[in-house]
Amino acid sequence: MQIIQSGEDILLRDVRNFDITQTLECGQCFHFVKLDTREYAVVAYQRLLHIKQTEQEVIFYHTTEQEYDQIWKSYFDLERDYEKIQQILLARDDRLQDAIGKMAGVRILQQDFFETLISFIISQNKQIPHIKQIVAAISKEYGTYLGEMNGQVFYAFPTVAQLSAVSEEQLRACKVGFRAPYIMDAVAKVAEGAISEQQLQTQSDEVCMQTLQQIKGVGSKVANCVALFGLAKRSAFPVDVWIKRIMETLYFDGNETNVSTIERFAKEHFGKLGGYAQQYLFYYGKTTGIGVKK
DNA sequence: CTCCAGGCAGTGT
DNA sequence: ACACTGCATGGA
Repeated sequence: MQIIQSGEDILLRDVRNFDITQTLECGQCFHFVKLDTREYAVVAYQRLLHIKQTEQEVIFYHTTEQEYDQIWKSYFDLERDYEKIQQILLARDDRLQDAIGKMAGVRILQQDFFETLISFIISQNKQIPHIKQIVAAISKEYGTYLGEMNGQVFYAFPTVAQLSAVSEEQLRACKVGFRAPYIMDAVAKVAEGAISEQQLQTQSDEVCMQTLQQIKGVGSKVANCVALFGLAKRSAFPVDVWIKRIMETLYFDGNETNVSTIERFAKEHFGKLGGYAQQYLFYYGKTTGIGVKK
């Protein structure tokens, strides 16, 4: 991969296994707006990014090399060898052939821990467009103004300090519904240090899951999403309704299988690469509607 | 109109 | 251990 400074922009050439549309639209993040084909406004780490992918290159508009190095390189996980990850997974399991073949451009984002925690608490029992609306509303009300792009105004997701000052009623005004007390509990635990990213990073996968689930509104699925997307624990394997259907179809002969059984199977079968397998399967299954009853 | 969504907590066996 | 239910809100 080549990194080129071109005027005020950063250009990447010869980037393999990266597709901006697949990476953003696969359901792992909620804070972005599509501007055009393969062109997006992305909000992360208190910054607003204008990014576009063409045949030959990825363009980070108005971005310094320092900002690329410090923020976006790791956010988009561009340093990692996904060729190798895909090869290992395929050698282990040819049932992943279609999913990896079609979704080879998905990269697992390294998102901010706190934003990921709150976002996936919101995600329960909601569709992705709704989650995006709520994240945008909370950011607009309580986050820092970042600027405008194509006539749209963008705000950062609020920091722990900013959300700490928000009441349950104010959250409800952002349409979070019954999740309001869950968010209050999560913010309180992070603010007072009962839950900290550092602590979670040092814990084993099992203990990390248990710690996260001390938060009201955080169960196995949300904890796995936070671990995978917000703590870079790539062994995490979130099992939601989609993955449940897909796994039952591909690995359990179409039989009804409970979530904990699927979790155990994934841990044993995919090991450290569970998170990658999960994303390929999730996005592929959702796109093709695999196992969905009509 | 009814049904359901990247689930979870609470309650009942 | 497991099954069942209510939950805010908005879109199909």
